[in-house]
Amino acid sequence: MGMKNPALVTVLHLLRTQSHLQQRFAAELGGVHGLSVNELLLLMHLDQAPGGRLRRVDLAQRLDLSQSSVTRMLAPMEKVGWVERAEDPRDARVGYVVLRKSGRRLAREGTRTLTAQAEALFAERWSAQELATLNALLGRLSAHLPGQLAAG
Amino acid sequence: MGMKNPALVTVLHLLRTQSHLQQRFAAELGGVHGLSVNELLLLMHLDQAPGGRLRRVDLAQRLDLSQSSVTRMLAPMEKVGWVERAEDPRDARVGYVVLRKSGRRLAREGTRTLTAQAEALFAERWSAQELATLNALLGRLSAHLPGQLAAG
DNA sequence: GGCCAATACTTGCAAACGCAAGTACACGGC
DNA sequence: GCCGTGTACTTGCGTTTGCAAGTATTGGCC
Repeated sequence: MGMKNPALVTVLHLLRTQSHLQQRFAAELGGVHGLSVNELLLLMHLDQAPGGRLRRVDLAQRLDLSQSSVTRMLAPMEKVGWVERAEDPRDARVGYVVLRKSGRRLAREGTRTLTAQAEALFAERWSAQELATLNALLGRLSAHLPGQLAAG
Repeated sequence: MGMKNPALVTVLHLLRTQSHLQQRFAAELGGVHGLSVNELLLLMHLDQAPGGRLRRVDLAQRLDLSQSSVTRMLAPMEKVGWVERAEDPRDARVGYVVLRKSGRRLAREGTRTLTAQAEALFAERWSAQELATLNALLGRLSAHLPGQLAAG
């Protein structure tokens, strides 16, 4: 077992942790609300946006997805009425996505179950202090990245 | 802007950070070696395994992938000779994956470029102390998960 | 020794995604 | 006021992935 670079090891931990968490959260969210993780994140971003509305490009950037993925994710969500389209009177290119009542409700409920999952993750063997430290360091790591969810 | 749960915020940072890093590393590794991140991780696991050999199930567990994904990832890698199959004399069900010389070389080279990327990530505004702390906390978070790469 | 549950792997199928090309529109320079 | 460049979005196509079903094999139990 060779000595490994600390930066490398950290990155490996990050990659592993994420793929595991992604699976756990997806299973729970799917089971309870029929939502994928990305769908919930999309709703959460809309919920936080002023007027519950956002352009598709901005959603893509915040979700770290391509524009085409956003387009395709939205189609079924419009169909079931979580979300609706709106035009921009000044620029006919843009299509706003606006959150409807049922979508807003889903966003809140989904956030609650995601929060519960997150808390369960840290419930054992983690002090509030340690969690805060991890939070701060991760926040720093992603600080210069575009489109994060408001933190407070 | 409601007060947000610290555990939730931490998890959101984790998800975002990962999806961003995944893309960066994928671009670099693909460009330099023609490897995907998962392919490199697979080679790295083999490189660390005694005899450079591992069962497919164990690879799947370590990579946090399904068995079918591992099966399909390996096909082209066998074709180009990074890896070869071996049978277990005691159990005809298992198919070992064994690393060949070119695969071992690729694993080492890929690890070097991934290490460089990882170091670049932390090069600015990160002290060795902070990196060590982040590393320890992430390590704890994934500690009870199966199949991590040996830490050195 | 025959049967049944569990294990290792493969394959068919569908979902989620990115890239590149296509369409529609905006905006600035001339 | 037209034209070229850039932006917002959509669509076609290929890749990666998981799930579920299928095959082969092992091992325990009677």
